[in-house]
Amino acid sequence: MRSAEPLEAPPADRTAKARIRDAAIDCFAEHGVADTTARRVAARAGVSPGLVMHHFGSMERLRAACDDYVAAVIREHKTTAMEAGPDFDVLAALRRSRMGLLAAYLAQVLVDDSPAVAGLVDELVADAEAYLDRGVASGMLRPTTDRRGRAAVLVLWSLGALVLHRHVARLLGVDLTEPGTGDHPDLASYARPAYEILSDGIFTETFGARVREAFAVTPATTDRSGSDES
Amino acid sequence: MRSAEPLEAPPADRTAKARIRDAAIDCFAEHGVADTTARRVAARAGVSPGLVMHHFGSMERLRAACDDYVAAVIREHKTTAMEAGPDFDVLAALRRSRMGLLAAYLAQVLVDDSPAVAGLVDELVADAEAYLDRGVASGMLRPTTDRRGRAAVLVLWSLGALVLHRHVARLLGVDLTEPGTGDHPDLASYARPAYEILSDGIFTETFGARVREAFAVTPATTDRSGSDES
DNA sequence: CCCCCCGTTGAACGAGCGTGTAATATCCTG
DNA sequence: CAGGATATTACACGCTCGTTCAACGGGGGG
Repeated sequence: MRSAEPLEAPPADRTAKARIRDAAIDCFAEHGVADTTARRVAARAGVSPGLVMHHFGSMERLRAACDDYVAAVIREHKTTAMEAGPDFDVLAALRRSRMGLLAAYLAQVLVDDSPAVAGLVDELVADAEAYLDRGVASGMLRPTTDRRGRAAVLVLWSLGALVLHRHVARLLGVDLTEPGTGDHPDLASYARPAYEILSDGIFTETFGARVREAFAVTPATTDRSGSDES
Repeated sequence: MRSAEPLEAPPADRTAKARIRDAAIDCFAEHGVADTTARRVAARAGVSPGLVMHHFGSMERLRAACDDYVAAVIREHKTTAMEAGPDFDVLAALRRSRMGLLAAYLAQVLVDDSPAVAGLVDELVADAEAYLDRGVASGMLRPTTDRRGRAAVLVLWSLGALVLHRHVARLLGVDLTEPGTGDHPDLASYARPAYEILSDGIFTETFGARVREAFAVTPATTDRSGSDES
């Protein structure tokens, strides 16, 4: 509502408020929310520490302003990408557009509950559900009884991998927060197993039927799903 | 190496060092690592703030001691569970045993890189790879060309859902960090879509073949995998 | 010309933090 | 009971943090 400023401005000379906001996003993405001080934000923005409080009142409101701004930018990219073609892979969509900085910011703020981030995740799930419906209609994706649940799980798995990007980098050698690696060959070390699971699953026909049966018969008692007393 | 103390002790009277460690784990799990102060740990343990530093030297070493302890407990539970039967689902294994507190602790410390946690995740991936191999040998799971990659992705997705437990709770109504809900019916709202994906995948036969082909032909250029210019 | 306004500065304050250090309580051993 | 080691406390130091506030400077209207 209050973000009447243009979302994409030249990086050179802008209003000090925008420079402070961008510097705060940088600091949040790099050092985390807790280890970002007002003085560090001011130093990176090239202003005095007092100006940060003059424009945003408090660090909490600065954090909220950054959340709102990042959510707005991602929403804008989502809507433009939505016209290009459907997509349910949040990670791929985030990395295809070169906004790795926002990915790093998301990886930091997804863990603590902010209203703006929660709303953004809800929208990502809703969008994914629409994408999945389109995929089902066009015959690319299998139908499911729990459309929203499937969309939520897929989005949460993607965002979870983004949050755990340090472990992904150590285990698979690909940094999901780096922007320019959209065509990097190492991305396949994560994407190939992921898409293989999304394509074929991991269960064989017979065992998959057993699992499906266990969930279908008694959805209330799920403790016998993994291994039955063996 | 230095944890010669028994891992499971009566909760009533124990050495103050163990009480401080447990209180620190509680605080880390509840308020996060950054917002946990030595004075708060001391207050919860019922001791003076100075005793915390006397036993652990610094907050950083207290954090490391908690990491080592939690990793040791999880390792012990893993080994005992390994004899019972194979399992590749980290979340299910964590919740089946009633150590939801450790799950909440993990959800907080998985985001920042600690050596102990990194080693634990590596072991979880290695264990999952062994479990998956057993499942393939027994005909329950499909074989794959990238055994380690599949294990890593499955573990990372599970742990990612654990880290994002607040979003999971808001979207699906199940708190993955609560201990006693192993047989709670709401767990199915996460587990059923997840196991459906792991069972059937989400792609149809024809589209899954196209995706598989895209990864098999040119593993170096992956930008054409999701949507080819459409 | 003066004056006021707005963006901006830098110093200062109070609180809370981690961390040392000296003093005190507690307990086991002879 | 004595005595020393150990467990535990109380307290102070220095630091950094968020936040406040008085002052400054330059540009546009009276």
